[in-house]
Amino acid sequence: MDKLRFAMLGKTTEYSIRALVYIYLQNRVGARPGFKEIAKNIDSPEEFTGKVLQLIARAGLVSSLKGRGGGFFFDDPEKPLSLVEVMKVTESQDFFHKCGFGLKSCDADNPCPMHDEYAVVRDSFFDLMKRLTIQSLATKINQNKAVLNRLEIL
Amino acid sequence: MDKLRFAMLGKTTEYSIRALVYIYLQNRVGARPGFKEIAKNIDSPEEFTGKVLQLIARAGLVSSLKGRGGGFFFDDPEKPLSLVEVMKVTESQDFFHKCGFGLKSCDADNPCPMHDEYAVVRDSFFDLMKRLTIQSLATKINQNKAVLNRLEIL
DNA sequence: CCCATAAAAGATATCCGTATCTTTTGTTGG
DNA sequence: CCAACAAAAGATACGGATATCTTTTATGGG
Repeated sequence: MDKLRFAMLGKTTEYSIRALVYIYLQNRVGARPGFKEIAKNIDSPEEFTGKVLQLIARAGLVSSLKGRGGGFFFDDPEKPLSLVEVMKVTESQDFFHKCGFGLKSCDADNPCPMHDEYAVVRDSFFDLMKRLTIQSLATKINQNKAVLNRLEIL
Repeated sequence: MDKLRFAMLGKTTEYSIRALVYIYLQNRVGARPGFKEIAKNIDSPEEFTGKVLQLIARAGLVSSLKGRGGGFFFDDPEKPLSLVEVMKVTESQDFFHKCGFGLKSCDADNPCPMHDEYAVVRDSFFDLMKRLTIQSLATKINQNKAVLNRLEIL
C-alpha cells in the first residue's frame, strides 16, 4: 500500500488549458497549430494531447479542421473562455460541490466537521477558475509576465 | 476518451481522517475499535480500510495492538494531530507546492500565468489543513455541531 | 482530380488508486 | 499455556486516468 498523489487538477485539465492558451496565442499571429506542434510547445505527450484536443473540440471549446493547412483554432477568439468551462468538460461535474471530508451528503444543515471552513476554500478556488480565462492567461504571457513552458516560446 | 474526476483529496486521505476521528472519539469513552468496526462507522470499504489503517499506523499517526482486546488507539490523545500531518502520509509530498498550470518549475521568479492567484487559494487550503486537527473535528461532533456519517453515532 | 496533409477514431497498453481475499503474526483472556 | 481474537502482510483484482499506435476520414493545394 503506497501513498502518493497529484495536484488539484488532472492532467487532462492541465493539458487542455495549456493547449488552449497556445492555440489562442498562435491564432493571434495568424497560425493554426496541429496537435504535434501543440504538444511540443506545451510539453505534453503527443498522442495523448491529440486525444485531449479531440475531447475539448467535440465539446465545442475549440474548432478544428482536417487536411492541408488544418489545425486547431477559435471561431470567436474574443469570446471569453473561463477555466471553469474547461473543467466542466475535463473534470467531474460536481468537482466544486464535493464534501472535503468525503460524505455523500454534506451541507450547512447537516455539515461534516470541516464543512464551513472547507467550503470557503473550495468556493474561492471556484471563483478563481471562473475569473481566469484562456484570454487572460494568454495576455500575461504576451506581456512577458508569465511563461507557458519553462522556455520562452513565440 | 472520457472525462471524469474526483475531489481535492484522495479516498485514502478521506478514510484516514474519518477513521482517526472515530478512533479518537471511541478512545475517549474507553474503547479501542478494530478496523471492521471503524469501517462500519465511517462508511468505508472494510478491507481497504484495514490497509489504510496499516499505512497510517506504520507512519506513527496512531497505534495498534493485535489479539484479544486489540484495536487502534492514540498513545497521547491530546497531542494535536493536524490534517496536514495526515496528508503527509497519504498524499504526494509536494501537494501544496505543485503548479496549478502543470509546470515542473513555477515560482514567483518564473511564474505560470495563474501562479499568483492560484498560490493564494492553495495556500489558504494549506493553512486550513494545518489549522484543523483530529481533535478539533472530533470536538465538533461531540458538540453535535457536525456528523461523522450521515447518521449519528455514539 | 488526386495526393499530401492533418485531425478523428479505434484498438491496445500501462500505471496507479482503490478494493478484496487469504495467510501469517502477535496478543491476551481464561 | 492455548484458544480465540485481531491486526499485519502478501497476493490478486479491477477500473479509471494516462499514454501509444494504427487506421480512417476529411480538406485543400497543386
